[in-house]
Amino acid sequence: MLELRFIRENLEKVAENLKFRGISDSRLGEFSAIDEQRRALLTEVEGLRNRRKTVSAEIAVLKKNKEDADGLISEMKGVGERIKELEEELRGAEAELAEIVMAIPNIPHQSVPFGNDDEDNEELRRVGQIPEFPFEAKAHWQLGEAEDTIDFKRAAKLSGARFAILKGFAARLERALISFMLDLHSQAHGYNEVLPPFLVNTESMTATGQLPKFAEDLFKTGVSDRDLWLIPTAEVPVTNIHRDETLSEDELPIKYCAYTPCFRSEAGSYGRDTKGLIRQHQFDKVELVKFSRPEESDGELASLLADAEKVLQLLELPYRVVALCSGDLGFSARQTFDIEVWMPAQNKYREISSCSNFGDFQARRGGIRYRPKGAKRSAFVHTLNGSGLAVGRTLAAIFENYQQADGTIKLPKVLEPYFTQRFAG
RNA sequence: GGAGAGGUGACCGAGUGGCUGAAGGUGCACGCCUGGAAAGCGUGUGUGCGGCAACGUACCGAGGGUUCGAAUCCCUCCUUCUCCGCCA
Repeated sequence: MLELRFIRENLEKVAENLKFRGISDSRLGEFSAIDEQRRALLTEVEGLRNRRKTVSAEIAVLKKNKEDADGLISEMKGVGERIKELEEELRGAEAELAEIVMAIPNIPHQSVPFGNDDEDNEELRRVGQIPEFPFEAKAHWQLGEAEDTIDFKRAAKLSGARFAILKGFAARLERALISFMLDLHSQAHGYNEVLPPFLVNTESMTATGQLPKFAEDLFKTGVSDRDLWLIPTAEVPVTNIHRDETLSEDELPIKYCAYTPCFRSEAGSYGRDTKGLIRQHQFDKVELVKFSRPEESDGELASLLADAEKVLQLLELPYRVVALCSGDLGFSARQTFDIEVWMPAQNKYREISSCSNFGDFQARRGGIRYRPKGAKRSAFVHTLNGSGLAVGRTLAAIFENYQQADGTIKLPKVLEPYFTQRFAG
């Protein structure tokens, strides 16, 4: 959410921002009129409230002195009713304004390149050697189905399309990857490991920006009288840990890593990535979340990106890093770098991590503040997060990049400790 | 699920209809004191909205209601704790 005053004073800039992002359906044009109406109502209500307060004090004095106050009381009765009417109007104007403002995306960082969609993203670097196979590389779903380690057919029986059952080696690999990523980030990169709830309320979803605009991407829990949503990413519960809190400057930056399953409806992606693990309704992800001082958030984004890249470097998977262009940038983000891993069967790079700086956009929505040393008022922190990494896609990448001629999968060296035999059998 | 007790500022805690944006304490900031520190003393210390400002106004878990006037009374919901039951 942008600050009301900022929008009021920078209407042109906000409009340019919408254009820059390729958004055409905004109601920004209505902002000024409603904002003015709201302020006029507010002035009137506050004037009346002031009068009521003053007169009420007078009534108190009269009553104390056992003097007659009936005239004032009946006058104030009318004032009270008028206040109630105006408050109703005010609430209406505020709700309408909130609807407009909540639908305005964040202002991108100056360095974000202009573009329409992911075609226009800017490649920053390629890391690692693309493997060459003396045989035709198979897709991970072919490899999984051949060895019966990934079962899409039975998963469809249980839950429908876009679900998978991992079995044997694949299930174990998924679990190993989760442990490996959490160990790396918590032990080597200084993140505090947390395990949050997988269901959150509307307020939490609103703070991080999924609601009110993107409800169709989420799963609402079946029990309709409960205000709970399945999390689409650990970003939501973990960022909300500090919602409505004033943090002390000393504890910044705060760094959390978390494993959670993620649930996405994938509405509007019919026909895309229908095969394999790339686009599932439920997938595992290890997420990195930071709360930082505003002046340090650019640097924190760079180090967060490096922390995520480290996972691929250790797994020896080839990848590239791209800077998202204006048209591809997420609603709440002011800057995003995607990491894309090489998928041999598709002969292209596929997104495996998205690392973003949200500036104070989420912090303002969620009331996440800190008290700068020597400053009079508290200020909003900057929030950041990134996948470190999407586990299902990592597993798919390992399947494809580490496949052998016989259809089996070689284990990345760094994961060997996680496959140590502990029990006979 | 049943019975009871609570939710007040960064934190603890007083406050049961008006003089309470809120006593007192802790913490924090600044100043005095000190060779330096601690202790002590003094001053200050919430957020949002409107306003150039002075200032005004709202907020005592959330939302409604009663009243000239609500942190204080009533209703609904959320939540925490204790006991019982149930469960992993």
